[in-house]
Amino acid sequence: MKVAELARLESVSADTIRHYVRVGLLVPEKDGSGYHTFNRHDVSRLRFILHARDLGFTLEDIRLILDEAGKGKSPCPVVRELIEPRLCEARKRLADMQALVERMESAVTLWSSLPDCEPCGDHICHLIEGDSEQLFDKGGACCE
Amino acid sequence: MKVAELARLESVSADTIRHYVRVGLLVPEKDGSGYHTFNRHDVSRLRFILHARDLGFTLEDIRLILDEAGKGKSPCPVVRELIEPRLCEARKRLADMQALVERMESAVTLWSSLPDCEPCGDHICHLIEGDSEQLFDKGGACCE
DNA sequence: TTAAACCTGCGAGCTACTCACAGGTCAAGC
DNA sequence: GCTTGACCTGTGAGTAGCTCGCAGGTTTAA
Ligand SMILES: [Zn+2]
Ligand SMILES: [Zn+2]
Ligand SMILES: [Zn+2]
Ligand SMILES: [Zn+2]
Repeated sequence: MKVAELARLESVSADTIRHYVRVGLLVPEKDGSGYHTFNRHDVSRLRFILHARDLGFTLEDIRLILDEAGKGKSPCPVVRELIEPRLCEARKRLADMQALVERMESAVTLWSSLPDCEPCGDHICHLIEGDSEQLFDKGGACCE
Repeated sequence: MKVAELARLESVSADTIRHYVRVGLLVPEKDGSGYHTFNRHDVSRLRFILHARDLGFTLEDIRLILDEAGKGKSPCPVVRELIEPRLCEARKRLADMQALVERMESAVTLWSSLPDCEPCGDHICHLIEGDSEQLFDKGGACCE
């Protein structure tokens, strides 16, 4: 099986597979003309990688897990250890994204009631710089 | 004012400022010994960049906004245009993060009631590969 | 005056791909 | 046998937004 066929089979891009080969997560054989050929072990290895990726593990995490399993050991302890920090990071990023979306939404709401600002020497854009103070502070343009 | 002082003043890393200089968002002068020196226009420009960044604009967006303002035009129309796709992307990423955190949390919950798996030839880690089917499907290890 | 502390710009590296590209492979048609 | 064209290949470079390492310059206290 060559790259494109495997990509279709697992619904990922051929580039993604080539990337995994390049970083050593997949180690397919090479045929006579230098192309990578994947056997069924490579297929299940890829399936594992994708599954782990969808659980939030980094490719480096996945490499560690695969290494552990490759040594004949149970990778479960490593898996349980690794997911903790990933979960913390994911929660943090989620909170950050939530705050960002809220900031953006209230900006858009606020801006809809504000006119375009005229260029002045001191400011670049009152929408962005003024944020909310402009609406409640003086009720008008800041520098006129 | 040199990089480190400006960084302290605006509570960002010196590397961040150097990055903005490198990509041309900040254009400070150079003093005799080749160091960048920032005047008060550079300070307010940086303040603007940070504010826009915190509203979800990309550095490329910010460049466009600054260019527009630099031509003496009102950047507001560009700002209003640019925030729309950024808000969509942010909402999408928020939803993705939410789904990811939920997947991770239910995995951790599920795993807490599962034993470590013993290595077998067909699987790498039952925790990751089994996901939930393992718990409800057969109630035991899949390949024994 | 010299030693240490601090600061500088610049190159490279980070994640997880994605894209561009020159060239290889292969079946159909003449 | 030969050519055309579609399809596929690996490799190098590029993406965002920093962050780190480093060799060396500047400043200050002893
Ligand atoms: Zn404006
Ligand atoms: Zn103004
Ligand atoms: Zn396991
Ligand atoms: Zn098994």
